Amino acid sequence: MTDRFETTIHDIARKLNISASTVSRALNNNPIISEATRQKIRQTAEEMGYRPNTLAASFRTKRTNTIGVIVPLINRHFFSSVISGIEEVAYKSGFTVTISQSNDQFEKEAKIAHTLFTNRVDGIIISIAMETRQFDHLKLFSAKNIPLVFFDRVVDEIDAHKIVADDFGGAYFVTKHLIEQGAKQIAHIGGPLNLKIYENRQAGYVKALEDAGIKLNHSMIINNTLRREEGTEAIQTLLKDNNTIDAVFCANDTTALSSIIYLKSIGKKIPEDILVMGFSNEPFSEVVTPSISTVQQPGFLMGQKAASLLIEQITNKSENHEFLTIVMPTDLIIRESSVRK
Amino acid sequence: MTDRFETTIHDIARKLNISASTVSRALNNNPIISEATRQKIRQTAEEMGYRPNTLAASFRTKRTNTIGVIVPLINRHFFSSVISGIEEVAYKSGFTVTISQSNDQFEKEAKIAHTLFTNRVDGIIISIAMETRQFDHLKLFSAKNIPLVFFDRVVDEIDAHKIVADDFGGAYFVTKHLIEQGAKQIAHIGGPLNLKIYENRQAGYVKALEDAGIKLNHSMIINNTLRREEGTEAIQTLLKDNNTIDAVFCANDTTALSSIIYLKSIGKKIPEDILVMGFSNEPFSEVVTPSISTVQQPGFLMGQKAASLLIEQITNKSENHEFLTIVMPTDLIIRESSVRK
DNA sequence: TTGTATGCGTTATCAC
DNA sequence: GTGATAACGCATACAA
Repeated sequence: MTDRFETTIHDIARKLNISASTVSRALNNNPIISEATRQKIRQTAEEMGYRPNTLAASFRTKRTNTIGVIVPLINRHFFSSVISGIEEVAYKSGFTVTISQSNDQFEKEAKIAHTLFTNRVDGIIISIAMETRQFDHLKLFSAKNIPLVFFDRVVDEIDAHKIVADDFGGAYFVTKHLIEQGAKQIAHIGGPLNLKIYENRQAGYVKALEDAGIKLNHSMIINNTLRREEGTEAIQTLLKDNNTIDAVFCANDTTALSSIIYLKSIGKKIPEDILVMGFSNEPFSEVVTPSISTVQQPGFLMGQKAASLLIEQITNKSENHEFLTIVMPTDLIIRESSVRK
Repeated sequence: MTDRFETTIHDIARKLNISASTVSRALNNNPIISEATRQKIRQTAEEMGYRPNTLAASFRTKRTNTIGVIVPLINRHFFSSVISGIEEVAYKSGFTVTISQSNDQFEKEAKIAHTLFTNRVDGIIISIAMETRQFDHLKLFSAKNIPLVFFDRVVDEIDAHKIVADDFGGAYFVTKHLIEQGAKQIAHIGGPLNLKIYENRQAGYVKALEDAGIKLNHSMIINNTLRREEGTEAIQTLLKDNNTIDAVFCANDTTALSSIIYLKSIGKKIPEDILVMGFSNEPFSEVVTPSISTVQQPGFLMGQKAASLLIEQITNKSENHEFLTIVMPTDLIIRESSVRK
């Protein structure tokens, strides 16, 4: 009910018999204003219950102090870690963060991008949807010089800062570990190869086999979108085609889990009969039986880095066109599912 | 580089030799404009690459078409389900959703609330932090007639629509189920009682015992903030004080899990020696061994309901001051951890 | 150090 | 059905 009456800088100015611009400057800590008047202004602003109209300010300055974040799913531990990292940095710099999820759908992603664009976010941070193979909705931003930072699932053909985990290295060491455990027939359940991260994970797997002198068998690789049921189907197919498989490297923990569940259901023992490893270290991986060996990505750090690079771009509209691709190290997490007893 | 030049309704008007107001009306589908001119305007707007300046519009109309959502953690399955429900409804109604997480900290929650307030969101949907016991930061919104909807962790002393799951009923049936499985000494690891949901879960437990003629033993109830380590500590204490316990009802799945892990570590078998049940149906509960019996809350539906109630309030600034508290039904999910073999 | 004047792009209120 | 005009609250270029 105490509605309708918002005090403005003009109200404050009138009350103090000074000009609105002085009030504006004081409230924005413009050093040109004397300490005395600044104090006075801040105090009466407080007394009058003044709250700045960010809408008016944004409209005037063309800056919203808002960062848009688009992720496939906020529900995944990795993505929510990244978001937390982004939030931390953004808050400290006075930016608001708008989070949206594409549900891995191209349509939704494109719609979100347009909305953020129309809402004039100052910049966006994105990990693209599995379905996304076409990037006009993102080129919008480059076209208007709105900074864009990719993380995790990056797009080659757009110039921008990119933060990725060392997918290649992680996958390489996973495979190497499996080989060291005595595995000879290592299968791979991989993601869609239009996404660089899955391409890299697969490449790491291939390279490790190569380095160990193990011949690559293409029938031991299956690519899908790594959902739970797809993991079950994939492991079934793999076993049918190659019943000598003694290890499986899955490109995420979800398919590692469904593989384990299926393998257990047909009487295979893990790790005794087949070693299994995943990727991403989802929370469940630690607590299932057997616990799942996996690769930890530094999500929080990646988020922090992405946000600070973005904010730097927003703040210094520097014509510094050197775009970085930062590869963050991953950690191998060895648990029960990959250690031969 | 194609920066700086944004076409405005004035540019369109000039090109068409009509007035800006006509353009504005046409673009907003004001029915008063003739179909012919509307067509013409829309087309040239398209051709000129016009994008509406929502900032200016929001500034003018004092409506941002933005809904703020504050949750403790986006990382929890329940909360991300609610968020998805909110998003779905909001998008359909043309609202943008800004999501923030309080990390269950009062300070962070208050800061977020102020930011949303200053950013003039049209309404907010919130589930409060565990630490929150004081509500000035939320009363701000009521004071300015900004609609507010609570879900899950609601606040009694603020009048608003509230969407909750049937915590009492869920807990009642959990306890009843444990009793039916033959349990006589049922312990409870509960949440902080300043939160209504945990009070209700505890009340459901108490009522079920009472209805079954089992005397309540206060030393079999421990309240904490339900983090993993706290679950471990709680079950330890419970066993020390009452070594005849044959079942534990935990107010969330996290503590159910840590209880199970601890119990297994000291050689207790579940469900043979002790039955365990949780609450919320986290994804891991289905896949751990033993799988955890729990209560499913309709998160997505709760989100949809919360959003539609909020949007209704925003749209009809109706002076209809009947605030609803909607209790959504929960489902008992029986798995291995609670079924005596 | 402070004040004056102006305009950001849109919508709302009149008038025609 | 359309047009002219004012106003939203703020930040800034310029003047003093």
